[in-house]
Order: sequence, then structure tokens, then C-alpha cells
Amino acid sequence: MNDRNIITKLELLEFFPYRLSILEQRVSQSVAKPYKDLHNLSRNDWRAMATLALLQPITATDIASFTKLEKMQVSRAVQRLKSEGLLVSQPDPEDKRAIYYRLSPKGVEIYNDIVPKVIDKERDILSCLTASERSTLKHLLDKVDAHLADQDR
Amino acid sequence: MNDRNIITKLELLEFFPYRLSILEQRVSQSVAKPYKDLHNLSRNDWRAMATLALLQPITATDIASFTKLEKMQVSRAVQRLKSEGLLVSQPDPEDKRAIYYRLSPKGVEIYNDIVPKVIDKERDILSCLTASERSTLKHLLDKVDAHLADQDR
DNA sequence: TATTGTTATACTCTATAACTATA
DNA sequence: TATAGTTATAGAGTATAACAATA
Repeated sequence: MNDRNIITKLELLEFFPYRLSILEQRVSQSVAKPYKDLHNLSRNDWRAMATLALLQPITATDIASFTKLEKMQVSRAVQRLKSEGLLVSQPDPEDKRAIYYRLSPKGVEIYNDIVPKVIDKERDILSCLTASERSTLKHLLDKVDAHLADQDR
Repeated sequence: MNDRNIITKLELLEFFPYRLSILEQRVSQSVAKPYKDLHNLSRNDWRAMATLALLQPITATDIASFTKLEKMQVSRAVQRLKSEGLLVSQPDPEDKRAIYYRLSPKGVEIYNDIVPKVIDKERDILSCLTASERSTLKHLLDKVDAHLADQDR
């Protein structure tokens, strides 16, 4: 036995979690430009914003459950967005603990600037695949994701 | 036009970078247990270690280029591993700036403990796919990854 | 008692760059 | 001048938990 008794070598470059992580970093870096470089928003800020746009009016708790972020991460993202004037709050008259949020006109404007750019990025990233390959990839990732989400419970 | 003039909504749940990121987090969390929870190694520590096992003896610069980590990240990972006695250094007699590293016997022991466990995790994660689906997935991810790696240059 | 949301704290990670020793 | 590697520093992100207000 050589290499001072290493029993089995892990082929990092073939190892799914490693490949996935490298790919995710590349994709994430490429898609972050429109919100990070152009509007100085963190990934959490952007996710909260994208969730707001889809589901507003919405509370911090619901943003957290939708984005899979922790409640303090959402709390801070919301504070940052609010301090930049990108969202407005609207207390729930029935439950005084809860606060509903909406994008402000400025928030909508920035969202409208970001969305077509990140969609372009996504198109670029997937442009090396055929339509059928894209749909296969999506299906397989969903399957693995659902499998892992099951285990979380 | 409703929702205060949002032009196009981004369907986050269908958006490839978002799905990929959520999946990567789940996979990474699941596979980290053997090195993080059992041996208190960070992801960078573990990557440096896995690279050492494959390519030792190897310098910090070569670990960086293989793992795509920054040189200071490698520098710190190597320092942590060294302080735990998991690797040994071996100065290059020909270039006094360079230091070659190898896993120590203790490093090999820990590596041997981690590897079968992370391989099990990988098997669990991919167990929801058929062999043919796994190979398709790998092929598609490689294709996208290569496409993005091209753009980096 | 449980829930919504904020705050505190300590820790880790990251990014940028300056620095040393050697080539 | 360039390279191998370390150190400094500031900012961002993370994890755990305590906390206030309300239910």
C-alpha cells in the first residue's frame, strides 16, 4: 500500500457535491452582477426583494419560509431594503406583531432594472444546452432536490 | 398593469441559479457532516486535505489552482491542518520559497475515516436517480460548467 | 405558552492589499 | 520584476440565543 496507507482516494473532480459546488459558485457569481455590482444588493437582499415582488404584501416570516432563509437574515435584509427606501411597511391591523411589506416605487424601479438582466444571464448560462437538455436538467435537479427536502423532514 | 408597475415577474422557483443554489446548500450541508461535525474541519480545510491526498506532495499554490480557492484561503487551511498535526511540510531544496505538503499519519487516519462516509452521502443523495439519469446529470452539469469556465477566461 | 420580529454576541468567511523572502 | 506564501484589516455573513411585544 502506498501513499502512507490511504485506503481509498476520493476523486474530487468526479465527486458530485464538489462539482455542484463549483458550478453553483460560477453561476452565482455570474448572475449576481445585476443586483450586486449595479445596485449593491446582497444575495439575501435580492432574494427578499424577488419574493416581495412575487407575493406582496408579505410578512418577514413568510419571506423566510419561501426563501429558506433564517428569520434574522430576513429581518436584516428587510432592514437594509427599508433603509434604502426600496420597500414600505404596512402593519397588520388584526395582528399587531405582524408587519406586511411591499416594494416601494423605487423598489419596483430597481426590480424592473434587475429582472431582465438576470434572465439574460440565465439564458447565457443555459445557452450551451438544447431545449430538451435544459428540461432534462431541470427535471433531474428537481428530483434530487425533492429527495433531499424529504430527508430534511 | 397591477402590482405597482412591475413589468416582468421573476419566477424564483423556476429560476435556474436559485434552484441550483438551494440544491447546493442542501447537498453541501448533508455531505459536510463527516468532516465538519465529526472532525471539526471547514469546507476549505477538507478540500485542501482531499487535494493533498490526491496529489501529495504538493505546494499551496498548486492546491489553490486545483481547488479554485484563493491563495490566502489555502494558506489558512494549511495552517489549520498543520496546527492540528494533520499534515507535514517539506521545504523544496531547489526553490526555498516553495513548501511541499503531505498528510501526516494522523491526517491519513482522519482522511480514511471521512472518505467512505462522504461517498456514502453521495450515494444517498443520488439514490433517487437511475444509473442512466446520474450519468446524464453529470454530463449536463459538466457541459454548463465548461461553458462558464470558458467565459471566465 | 407560543409567535413575530429585533437585538446581542461571538465567530467565521471574504476581499483587498501590503508584506517577506526568494528567484 | 515576478513568484511563493504570510499577515493585516475591514467588512460581510453565520449561528445561537436572549429579548420585547403581542397573541
